[in-house]
Amino acid sequence: MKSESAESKLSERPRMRAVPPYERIKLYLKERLESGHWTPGALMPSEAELVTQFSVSRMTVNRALRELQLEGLVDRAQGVGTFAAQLHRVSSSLTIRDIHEEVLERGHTHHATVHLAKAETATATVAQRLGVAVGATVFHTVIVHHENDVALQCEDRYVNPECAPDYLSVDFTRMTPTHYLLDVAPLWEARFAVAAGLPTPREAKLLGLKTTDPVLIVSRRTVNRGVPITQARLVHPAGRYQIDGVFKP
Amino acid sequence: MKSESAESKLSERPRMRAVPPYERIKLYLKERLESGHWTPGALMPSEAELVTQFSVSRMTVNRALRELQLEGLVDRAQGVGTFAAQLHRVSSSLTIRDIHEEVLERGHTHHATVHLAKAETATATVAQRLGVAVGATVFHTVIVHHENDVALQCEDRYVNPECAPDYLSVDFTRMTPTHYLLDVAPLWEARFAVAAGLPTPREAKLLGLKTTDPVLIVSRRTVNRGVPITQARLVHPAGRYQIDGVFKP
DNA sequence: CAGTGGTCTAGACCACTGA
DNA sequence: CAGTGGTCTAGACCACTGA
Repeated sequence: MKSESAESKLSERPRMRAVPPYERIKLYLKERLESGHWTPGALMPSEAELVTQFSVSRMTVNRALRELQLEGLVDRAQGVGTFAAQLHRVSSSLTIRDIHEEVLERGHTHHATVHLAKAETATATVAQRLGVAVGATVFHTVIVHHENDVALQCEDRYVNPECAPDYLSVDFTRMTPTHYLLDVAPLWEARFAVAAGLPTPREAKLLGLKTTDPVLIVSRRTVNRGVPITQARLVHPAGRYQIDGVFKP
Repeated sequence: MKSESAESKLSERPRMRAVPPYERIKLYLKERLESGHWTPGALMPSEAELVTQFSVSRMTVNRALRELQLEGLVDRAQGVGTFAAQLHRVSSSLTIRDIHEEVLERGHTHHATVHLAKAETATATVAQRLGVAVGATVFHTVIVHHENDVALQCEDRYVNPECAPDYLSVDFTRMTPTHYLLDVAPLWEARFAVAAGLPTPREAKLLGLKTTDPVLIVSRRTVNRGVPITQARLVHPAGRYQIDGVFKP
């Protein structure tokens, strides 16, 4: 171990911090997991064994194993041991971005047209989704987002006025509802569903589609501290939009 | 701290482990972030300050802050401090599951019909996706998955024979390709795209649809240690399937 | 009972940033 | 320079599981 670190200091460029021990232990275990040395469910070395093997303190080994557990690579059980994780459920990471930022990042121009922005009385469906009384006032906006002047998304959104009383005074040609609501309610929780379907006649017209053209629909409901903030239906022409994701173990 | 823990032991039910200090510090910081006490970019207390405030050692505070950093709630910079994170990119967690497990979990029955399972020579497109030579042998399966005898997914899949030489000998009415491939190649990385579209005539026939019925299409490409394993096109009737996800800060 | 992981302590040395 | 976070040590006490 000591000769190794002396050697690596010579071969590394200055200012390049050496890989810390907990990271090296993680890499070692990841490699052996990847090579199939421990098949799913197999018992892996205990903390004590790794302490001896790497000549480090238990806290360092514990950090390595705890992080592998957070990454879903190992399962740990007090009093039992550490096991190679079953990887039969594949949970992927998917990014749903503010459409303005997304379009700009592709080097394209974004602009939005506002087709509706007003206060309405809540129907039963909307009231239930936003957790308000039927007939209560809610804000309703319909905005079409364009990428390089091509309609990319029709955003039909209801907002709980209690969470964003000034919502209707925002200039949505300059700031997207998503961006504004993130400013108003900094931390929140969202549930969403992605589905295929057909546009409503109005959506078809706004997006320049026929009502028989397939669309990708993202429905999103956002909650802050248990209080529903907003419900959105985001409709995208099938050929012009897809959601990309990566899964890494 | 000592009187607090004695008190909590009395009020808690036996076997209920007390919330450990690092968790209590995380909860405290999360609450204040949620309440807007620190707006995005704001300087948060240093480790030393939290050590004093909570009467714990620095390692405990460090763990709390490190985990908040991993969760994306704070940004930390050596020599500078800890800051409330900018939450303007919303990355959601989305689970793509083995369809067999997914259907069973809903309490329904799953069965698969195999419509094609053979070795083929790779076309240019397939060769490029699987990283093999044009004309090399690849495995090709077309399987329809049913939930309670209703067609739910048409799975059109190419497999690199080097990664799964016995692929064609698997009984896919008993084990899904996804499940088998996870056994063969325990750790892997996947990229996927979710889009809406129309089925091919063959897919329409297999799923009992018209070619004008919209479908939800998941394309997935899986790589193990840099070697492409498999490429799949998963086609779902629009009304029968959606992908759900949650975003939690 | 011996072995496991969960957590904490009270120190330490270091690299880094900004005044 | 004082203050920050990044990391490690060598111990400790505990709850838990299975023989």
